[in-house]
Amino acid sequence: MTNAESSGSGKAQDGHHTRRATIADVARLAEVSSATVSFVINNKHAMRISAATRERVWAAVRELGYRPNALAKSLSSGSSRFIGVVADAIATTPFAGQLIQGAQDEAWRHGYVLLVTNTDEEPEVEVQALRMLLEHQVAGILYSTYYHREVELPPSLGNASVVLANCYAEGAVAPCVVPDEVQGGRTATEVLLAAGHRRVAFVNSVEDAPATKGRLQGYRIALEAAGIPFDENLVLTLGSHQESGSIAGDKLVEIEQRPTAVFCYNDRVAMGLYDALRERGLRVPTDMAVVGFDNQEIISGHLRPPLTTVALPHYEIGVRAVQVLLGIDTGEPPGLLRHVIECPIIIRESV
Amino acid sequence: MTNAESSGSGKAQDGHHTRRATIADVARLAEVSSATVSFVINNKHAMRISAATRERVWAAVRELGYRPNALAKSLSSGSSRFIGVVADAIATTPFAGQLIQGAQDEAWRHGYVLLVTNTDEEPEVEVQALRMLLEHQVAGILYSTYYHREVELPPSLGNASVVLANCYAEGAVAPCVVPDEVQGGRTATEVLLAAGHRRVAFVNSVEDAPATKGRLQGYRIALEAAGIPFDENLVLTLGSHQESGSIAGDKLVEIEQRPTAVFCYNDRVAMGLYDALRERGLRVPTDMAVVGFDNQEIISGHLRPPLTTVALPHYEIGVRAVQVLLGIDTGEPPGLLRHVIECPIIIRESV
DNA sequence: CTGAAAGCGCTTACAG
DNA sequence: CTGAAAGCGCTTACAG
Repeated sequence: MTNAESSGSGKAQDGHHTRRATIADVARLAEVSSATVSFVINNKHAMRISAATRERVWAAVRELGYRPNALAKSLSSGSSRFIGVVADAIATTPFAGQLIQGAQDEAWRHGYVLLVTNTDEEPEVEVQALRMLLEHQVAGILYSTYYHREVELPPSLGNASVVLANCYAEGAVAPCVVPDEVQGGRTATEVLLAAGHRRVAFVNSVEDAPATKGRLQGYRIALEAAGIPFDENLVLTLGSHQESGSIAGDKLVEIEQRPTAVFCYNDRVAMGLYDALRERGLRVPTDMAVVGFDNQEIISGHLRPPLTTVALPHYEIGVRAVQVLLGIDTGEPPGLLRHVIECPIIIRESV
Repeated sequence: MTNAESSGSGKAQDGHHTRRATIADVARLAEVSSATVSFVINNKHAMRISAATRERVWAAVRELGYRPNALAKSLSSGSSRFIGVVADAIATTPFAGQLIQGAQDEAWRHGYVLLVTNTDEEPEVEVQALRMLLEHQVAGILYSTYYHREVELPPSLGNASVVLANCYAEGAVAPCVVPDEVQGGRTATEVLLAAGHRRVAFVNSVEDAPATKGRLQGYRIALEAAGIPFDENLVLTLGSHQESGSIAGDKLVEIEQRPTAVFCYNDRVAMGLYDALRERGLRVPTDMAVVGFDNQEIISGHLRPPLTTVALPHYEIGVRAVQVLLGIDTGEPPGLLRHVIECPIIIRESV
């Protein structure tokens, strides 16, 4: 601690340093032992405390404004109520936030709280984050990424129990929770097919990622199920940004027997595609139906017309990851290492 | 040696590493007292420990893979190393993530870690979050919002020391750290002025928020400094979404002596404005120069042409809020209640 | 230079 | 039904 810190907090706290009430204070006021207090506030049924005593304890708790010290509780019970989360990029998209929110909601249901760390994909920062998490006796760690990808588990994880959220590791040493890219791709394509389209293009990304492979696979499965032959000319493999969407628009329009619908790798590509189509006077969805992926609200909800898209289930991944970590029964086979979460379709007006 | 220690070591010597090494294990192996271990690993200069002893201790630490238990440390030292952050919306924008990242970076520099909670703007959830934070003995709380606004401090904060991040409270009971909306508005306007524009419109938002008032004030200050009379016809007061941007575009074009530049309340408005301009065949920046606000990367970085915009300093707000909380000397007057952070301009290609 | 001991605020067998 | 006491893993006066 630096001098600045101690003097700073000293300035804020000096003077009326009212000590917080402890369990001993409550016990004294209620005229019982601290053990009894512990039993009633923790609702231990095993110990049968008389209603009168119980009430005296609660009255004392209220009067003193007593709050249990969670740290002391962890120390003595030997079980901490912390779940550590390490995120690679908390500040670039709302995705990490969604995952964290899901994790928090589920953690709270079971009396756990989240210790959040952001590593910015820097190995040294990650090492520091892990050390800190471990020193705080976390019950387990959620190792998460902001886009679905493969990771290598850092050795400094030690033998902590960990679940991978939105990512996976080769050796499959730890359970992982990932989005169902295949189903997502299939659903996106099916929505287009259901609207009567037969020439459905897919603007894929060049990246080597589960998303590119999975969504393409889903696209093919949907076509096959509809009895439509796969036409490789209808699959464009470009980048994953707005710019690629524009390029895709340019190319799509040139294809003979122009497709009437496009499934875009993500919303940003769809955004660029909208631009290209508009420049040619083509309208969505009448001239070209479009489906996106990611449900980046700021894009998909506000394009004109609003974009029908497949959502990434970050919130649900956070929820499930905590369930897996805590060993909550979710009806799945126990010990399952790969948990796949459905990507729901968000219907708007582009189909 | 206490009973606990001997029974503990017995378990450890059984060969199953079920139990993590404690300071007592290190002491035993290094053949010193646990007090000595504590002194060397915490680098207490007051206690002059011989170099030889020091080395023996470190060797034992390495051999056992000892990690201090941060919870026990907090309990016995009486000072926790937690900073609680309560965020109202962690999952809708990347803003909360940016603030958290700044807070984390600064907190880590001083040995503190973040306990993050998301309240989703639900009062009951907030009460629960605060209770949990307090029970974990946080050193202080960062109360944050994802957009700059006034808040009411929840009573359940008790007498915890709190700093408001990206928000402020009426009574000014707690210090706050907020973006400099006035300077932001001024800077945005100055960029347009510097490019030679004299008819500069401002598309403001109807919301009753510090942003609407501050940016308008900054706009007026910039005009005045440039000797340009304020023309109320050039100020449009609309919504704050894409749709409003389109409407603004429609209106701007009708104004006689059409403005040649627009300062938009935010990037989403600018995005809608781009659409409206494009539909009329007008080009940015040749026919109309545009400046946004917020620097929502996904929009501003990818519009065509990329948008020059004013960034909200969420990261810096997080950093400063922690500094204020910990009483770190930042060169500002001590006890300052309102910390204003500059909003930097991000130059791209729309001016 | 270093150790013995008390204490932080809880929980939990163990008695009675 | 309830209390006395040991223990969780540290820190920190206090001695020597």
